[in-house]
Amino acid sequence: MGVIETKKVRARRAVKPSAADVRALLPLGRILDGDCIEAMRSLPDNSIDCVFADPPYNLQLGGDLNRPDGSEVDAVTDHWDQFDSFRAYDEFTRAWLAEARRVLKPDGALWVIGSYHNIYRVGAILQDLGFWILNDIVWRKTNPMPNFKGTRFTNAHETLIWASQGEKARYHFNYRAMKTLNDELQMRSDWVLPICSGGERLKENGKKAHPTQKPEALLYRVLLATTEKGDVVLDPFFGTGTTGAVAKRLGREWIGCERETFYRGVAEKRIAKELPLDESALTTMQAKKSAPRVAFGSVVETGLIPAGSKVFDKKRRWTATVRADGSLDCGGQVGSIHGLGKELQGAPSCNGWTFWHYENGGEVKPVDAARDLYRLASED
Amino acid sequence: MGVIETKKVRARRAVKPSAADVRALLPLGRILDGDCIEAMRSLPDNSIDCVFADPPYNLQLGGDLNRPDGSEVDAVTDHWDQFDSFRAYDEFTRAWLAEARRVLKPDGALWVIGSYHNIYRVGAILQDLGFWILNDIVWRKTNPMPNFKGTRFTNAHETLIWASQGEKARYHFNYRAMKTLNDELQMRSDWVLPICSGGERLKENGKKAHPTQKPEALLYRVLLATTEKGDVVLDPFFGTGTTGAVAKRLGREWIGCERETFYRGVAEKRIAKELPLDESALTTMQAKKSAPRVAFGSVVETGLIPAGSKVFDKKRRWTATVRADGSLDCGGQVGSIHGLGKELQGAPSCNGWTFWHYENGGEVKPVDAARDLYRLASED
DNA sequence: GCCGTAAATGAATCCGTGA
DNA sequence: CTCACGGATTCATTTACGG
Repeated sequence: MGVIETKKVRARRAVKPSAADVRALLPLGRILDGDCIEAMRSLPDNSIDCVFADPPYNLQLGGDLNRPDGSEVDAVTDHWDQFDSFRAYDEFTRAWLAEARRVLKPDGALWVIGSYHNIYRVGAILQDLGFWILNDIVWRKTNPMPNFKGTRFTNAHETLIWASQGEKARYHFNYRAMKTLNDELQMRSDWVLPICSGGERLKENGKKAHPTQKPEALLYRVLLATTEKGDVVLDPFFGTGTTGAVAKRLGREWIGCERETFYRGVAEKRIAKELPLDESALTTMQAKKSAPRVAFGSVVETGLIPAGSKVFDKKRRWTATVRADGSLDCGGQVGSIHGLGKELQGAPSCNGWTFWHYENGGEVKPVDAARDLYRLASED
Repeated sequence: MGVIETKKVRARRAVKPSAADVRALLPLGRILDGDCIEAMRSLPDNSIDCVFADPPYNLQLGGDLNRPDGSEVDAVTDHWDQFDSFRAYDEFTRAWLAEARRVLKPDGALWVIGSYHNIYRVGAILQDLGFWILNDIVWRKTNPMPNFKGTRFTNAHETLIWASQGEKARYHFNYRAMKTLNDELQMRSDWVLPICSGGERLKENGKKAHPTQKPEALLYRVLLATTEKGDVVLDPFFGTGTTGAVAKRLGREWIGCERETFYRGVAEKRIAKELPLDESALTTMQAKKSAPRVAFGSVVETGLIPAGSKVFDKKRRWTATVRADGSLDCGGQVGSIHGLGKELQGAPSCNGWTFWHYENGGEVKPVDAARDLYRLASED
């Protein structure tokens, strides 16, 4: 930054409050009344970590369709025109997605769930707005409703789109937690989960409280995968509050928008009963990269792999001498554990921690094992 | 229809040739050279029963990608997949979909396959053009490429859209054949199939002939579900001709468009080798049967025991022909592997999996062995 | 030829941080 | 903004090869 402050720079500084200031303005743990586009307008820019949205699917639910200017769309008649209806739905979609984009932090994430009736429109529009699709996820229902007439395939899935603010955005993904959740295999883009039923299904006077209540397992996976403890999750179509309930359980903050008084009441009661998981239950498997960084030099320094000892690759094609500063020497070729491994193999890159091995008590181990020991020893 | 003929009515009649006349104009069993939009322009209106399209996905790849072992991923960087912008891709999509709509019969069907990179744009545009989505189908890959950097979910599926010409169109769906193929359960919108590899994958000079060859089992299910014997199937992005090969095998007529001379050559060679299944194998279940559940259809579909092959009991008292939907035909007597075995023996029940045998490399095995192979191949 | 191990490969929008 | 560099990261399946 230069010494001279232009008006522009001052202005930018003036309107950009700190993250803590912005957070203090947020109505955490509250369900905002009214149309979600209006409600989101009351939230500050760049303040939300994750938006999860379950917008209306059905083009014939005209009551859900409002133009950005607030006027109602008259789409539902027996001879409603399909193209007018799509246009109205697109306008509505563009409006709420634009607001979601504004309130999302630059590294925040958007999730939308839909079916073939609406998801292609939603997906195209969010791409047009600049969102960058990271994955689409298929929720494969174990117990879908059959196609009673036998005229089509059983519609046994719904689609979720996961998107960042843009191609370069540094979105959040708890890779390790997902892999652990999936029995030590990478979590795939198809999720097999039952529909919401039984005790989980909210009822009022014996009737289901909401026609499209989502299973908590679905939100659980979404929030565990792409948010951190303490993150703020916004659900513009809150309904009976599945997003809020799971967010609270997982130690995330939440904000909802819902214009139906009945649903707000059901959701508030529901979330009040929810208890957050305790700290230890919330702890997930951490990626190595988020563990404290350890230089190979430290491992040498502490004598776990002393200077002067030999390291070698698994097949013993190369052997190198450890030098006092943590660099390696292989017949005159010198470099870091990573750089030298890369050079010797002629590879595009090399993780020296797993490439090089050392002998300890007659046992051959990757030098990564020594790093683990170092981390254990320096943990307080 | 009124009695008075307006000019308009006469004109319409004059340019509307009979179905047989139109069909006579079609280049059946030929691959049209050049751009698919141009090529489709040479086809008459309302002449095609089914369009299957595997358009470019418009992948927007960054630099090189290396596996953890250092090897390089062979990416799809072909010129035909490059577009300058979403706008350019949309224009292209609108153009070919409009031509497809024109050549399709009023009750014809459209299938398009894609990934999250392009499918939302394709889906929205085809809705804008008036197509009516009947289902979206998820092809869940048993063996997708992993996400090597651990940055996202493993992209383990692709999406197919099945659409009719409009809401009121009387499209074709072989419900019973699908149900038979799926263990006497309604066929769902998620299909579990392996990617195309091994002997099915076409190679030239030891290298894969086409970067995105689709598995035949996928086309098999598409064509069996939504076309009849003798129907005309058009594939505007013919590539190495999977659609043509499966169409020929299933007794459907086909037309392809392909602008790459190399792909056309590979496809022609491939389809020439293909043999149509015989009449009995092609006859699918028409009548509802009260047979026990059978998963035999999957074994047939994947080619472990291909339609048209013979199965027999251990003592070779009876021999039956396997039909496309997984039912058996023994001299006109037809049924599931269990039901027919029971009938022939006059037994109170029969486990078809152990009763029927097939020959594989000179070895006789119970068909249960093929089911084991299928399970291995499809995980679950 | 058979068996066990190693190498190859598939529509992929595939790193993060600090200077 | 770029550049440098530390270092994190893979599943199912087929084919090739060595003994």
